[in-house]
Amino acid sequence: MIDIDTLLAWGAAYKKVTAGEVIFREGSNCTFYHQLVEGKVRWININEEGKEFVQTFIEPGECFGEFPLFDDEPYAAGAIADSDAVIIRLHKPAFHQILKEDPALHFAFSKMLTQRLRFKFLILKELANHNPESSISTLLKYFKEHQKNICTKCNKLQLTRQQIADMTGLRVETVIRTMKNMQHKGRLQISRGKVYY
Amino acid sequence: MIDIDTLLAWGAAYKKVTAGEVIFREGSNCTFYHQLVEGKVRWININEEGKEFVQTFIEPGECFGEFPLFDDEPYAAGAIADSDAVIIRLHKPAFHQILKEDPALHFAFSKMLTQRLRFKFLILKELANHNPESSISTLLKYFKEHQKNICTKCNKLQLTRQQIADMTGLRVETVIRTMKNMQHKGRLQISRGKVYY
DNA sequence: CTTTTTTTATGAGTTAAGTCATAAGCTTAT
DNA sequence: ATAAGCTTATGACTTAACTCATAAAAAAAG
Repeated sequence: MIDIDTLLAWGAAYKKVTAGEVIFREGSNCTFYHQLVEGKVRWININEEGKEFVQTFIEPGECFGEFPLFDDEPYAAGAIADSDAVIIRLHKPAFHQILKEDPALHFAFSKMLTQRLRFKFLILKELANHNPESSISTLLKYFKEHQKNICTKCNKLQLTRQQIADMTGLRVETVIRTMKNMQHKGRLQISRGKVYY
Repeated sequence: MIDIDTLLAWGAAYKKVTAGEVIFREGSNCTFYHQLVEGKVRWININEEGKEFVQTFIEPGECFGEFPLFDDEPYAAGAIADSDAVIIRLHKPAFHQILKEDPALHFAFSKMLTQRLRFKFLILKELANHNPESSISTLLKYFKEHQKNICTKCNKLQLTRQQIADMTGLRVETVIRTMKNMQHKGRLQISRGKVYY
């Protein structure tokens, strides 16, 4: 999101995390702007039974945990390293200063926020609709678009059935069965378990 | 959200709409910043079977349909006057200019966006959890907080069971039954159909 | 103060997703 | 190359929300 050189110039520091490591917890307070440099992060809520709901998978270049930077409330979801990863962190006041001094960057930031809201609107509408097929295909469509920004040569989906389940509140079995069914109807091209597009 | 005098100074105009009137449609393009002055607006998606999913009810002072102002994509949801209402509209370029000239206002706008995202995170987590009681109580809790900003003397919930159903993707009957059950467990105070808090 | 409309209420039956158990197919590591 | 672990696959059973139907209660309109 923000240029790494700019972040470094403002005193940001790199931090290495290993797969499974908690970066911050839901409900805790925030002092940093976080941006992913390398690896993968999942931004999650955990329910009473310990089941994870994945709000988003974060890819390199994206920021995460940004709500408290604006409204001073605790984190709405926790962040966990989904793989070994490198993040870059900047202190909150410096982040505010950057936005203040660069209106174009602030606008880009607002644009990113609205795009995240857009995705939430989309997925929420689908979940409320209680139709696994349409939830899954909306998610796949989004990831197809999203993946283009990260890996231009990717032609197959980088999500497992379990990850799809974790982002839609469905069970793995339901996702597997629904996707099988979509394949039979010719709505998905699956080869050796992987979705191609 | 934005001061009405400021909006008028920048050439905004009032528009009256009657209950049920479409203000803008999901998927259409956007040329205005919209802010509600009086009445109530619902921001909705309609599924294949014609069932409405209410993303949010908009109260006076709030803006709506703001995503396309930043990313130039079509509206993610449509807006319908839930009652007779007065809205104020400002042309897109003027809106951009206001933000550019007033960094503090832009910051307040970003804060509003993150708060909306926060609510989406919250409700999405609940919907994915498939637990009507917790979906409903999360929604009620949110509205309790939210209502304080609009009507300080309100002591009862301004939402019908149908409206709760429309925001959670549940059926009216399920909402009624679940709320009855919550009352029996002493988790809700209901008197003559209305929820008090 | 009626009449009409909306909202809340409740029962009975259906259905689709969840649950649990088990196994086969791919990857990755030693 | 073999074992271990993750991912996909499939069947049988259960359950909780949906559906439909009907009615009482409350609010709004005339």
